[in-house]
Amino acid sequence: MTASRAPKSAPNVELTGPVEDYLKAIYELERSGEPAETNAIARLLGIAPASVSGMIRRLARLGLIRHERYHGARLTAAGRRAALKTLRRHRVIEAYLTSALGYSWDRVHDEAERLEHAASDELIDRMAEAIGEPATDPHGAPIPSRDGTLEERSVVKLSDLMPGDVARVERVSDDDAERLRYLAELGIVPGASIQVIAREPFEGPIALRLKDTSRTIGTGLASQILVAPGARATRSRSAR
Amino acid sequence: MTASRAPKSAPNVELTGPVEDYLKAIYELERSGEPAETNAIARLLGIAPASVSGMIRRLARLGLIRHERYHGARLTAAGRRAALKTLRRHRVIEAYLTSALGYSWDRVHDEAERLEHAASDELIDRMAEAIGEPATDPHGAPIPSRDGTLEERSVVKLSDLMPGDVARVERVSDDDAERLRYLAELGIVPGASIQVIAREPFEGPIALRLKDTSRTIGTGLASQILVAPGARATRSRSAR
DNA sequence: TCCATAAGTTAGTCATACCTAATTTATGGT
DNA sequence: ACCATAAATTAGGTATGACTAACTTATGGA
Repeated sequence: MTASRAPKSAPNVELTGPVEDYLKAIYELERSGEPAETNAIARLLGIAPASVSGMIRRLARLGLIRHERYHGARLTAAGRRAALKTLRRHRVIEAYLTSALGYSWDRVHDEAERLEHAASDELIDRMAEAIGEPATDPHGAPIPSRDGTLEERSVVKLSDLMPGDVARVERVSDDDAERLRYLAELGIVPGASIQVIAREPFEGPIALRLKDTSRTIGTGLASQILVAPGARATRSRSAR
Repeated sequence: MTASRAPKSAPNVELTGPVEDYLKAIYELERSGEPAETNAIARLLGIAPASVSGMIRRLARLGLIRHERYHGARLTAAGRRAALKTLRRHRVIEAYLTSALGYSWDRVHDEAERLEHAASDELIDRMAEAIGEPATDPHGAPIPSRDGTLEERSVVKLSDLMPGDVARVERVSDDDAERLRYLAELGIVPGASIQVIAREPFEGPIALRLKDTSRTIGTGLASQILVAPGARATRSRSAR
């Protein structure tokens, strides 16, 4: 089912950097199940909503997304393939920079953001091989395979856990260097075990037990931390 | 003498990829001593001369070149600085790809051509450090230092040598993969010793003695090979 | 049911960087 | 001194991808 029809969904046309960025953003937003909304894409990419409208038309014309006016965008198979390819580049580069060149995890995102549009498939594969084909990037995000498949592990937001719940940190957002430095200081890194001690209502602070210490963080920060639930876990959505 | 006057010669403004490519091309062409001509730049970059005229106006406005209409372009100090920075990126990347990731010397140019516009200074410095701060790239081209200085070694074209001359291969052109594969096959790589056995008039073939073998190459190819003259060397320009 | 507000789109503009076609300038040979 | 030719430039056009301002559509609360 590859390159069967010529007219639609270009199989190997070079995409521009901005197009790859849009596809990544739409992929990210679509993970919730809902189509990616114009304003959400604009916010994520830091551009004006009007600019997104224009690009959405272009992406639809290229067969990379489906789009119903006023009702958001969804990736097509071709669009998803391109998004996963870019995600793989991004995450392999992040992993390589930390493993092979001594970067700290808070400095790799910006570098990868630029290199992901310039690196060839061969370079990415060589990088991945050189560091032992890691399954995730330094922030715990899974790396799509060479052939474009990705199994997203089932995770919940730390902010959705209830007091008593135990969990393992799976993944943290990678796009804010300062946040990453703070999390590292707290010991909230992929693989760390945590337990929710208490949480205050109305988006209040969440008290956590870490390996040796106890810390309290805000709900906003906790929603950027994805965990694999352990004992007495709950996936209740009513925790607001 | 850094960032003294604000109005001219922007010290740290981000340059676009194409601008960096033009500066590299002008730097290369200016090595002959003559200003870089519009048509020569166009040929080197594979674009139309009319496009070069437009860009030359922009580069002059940016304070990166001086330009007298109909009389070619010369880099300013700021332009030369930017060109050397890009050259450093290009050559460090080429060296890193061969030393650290197993690339062959004929495959690094295209990759570097794209990465050089995306890599940060920090990345370049880390790459250089990781492979022991090499003085040249895999094709023998000198790598500008961190602070933007470059000593070009004194070299002559292999095509300028006369029969009997002995020389050491210093550097070969890096931009044609097929040529590089052929040169590797011949054993014409930086560091190799060669002696000119004979040469035919009117741009005729040049007979060479290499380590164990003898080979004959054309003048066109020989002009892409720079050598450090040894015994009985001549720098006669009349060798045409 | 209506309508205020939020979300999305259109219209019009700009900068970059390329193109082809037409024109202008420079230069060397007679 | 002239002029044919090569080199360079200008004129006008295209695509990408961003912007602001103005307008349209969708939606939920009274």
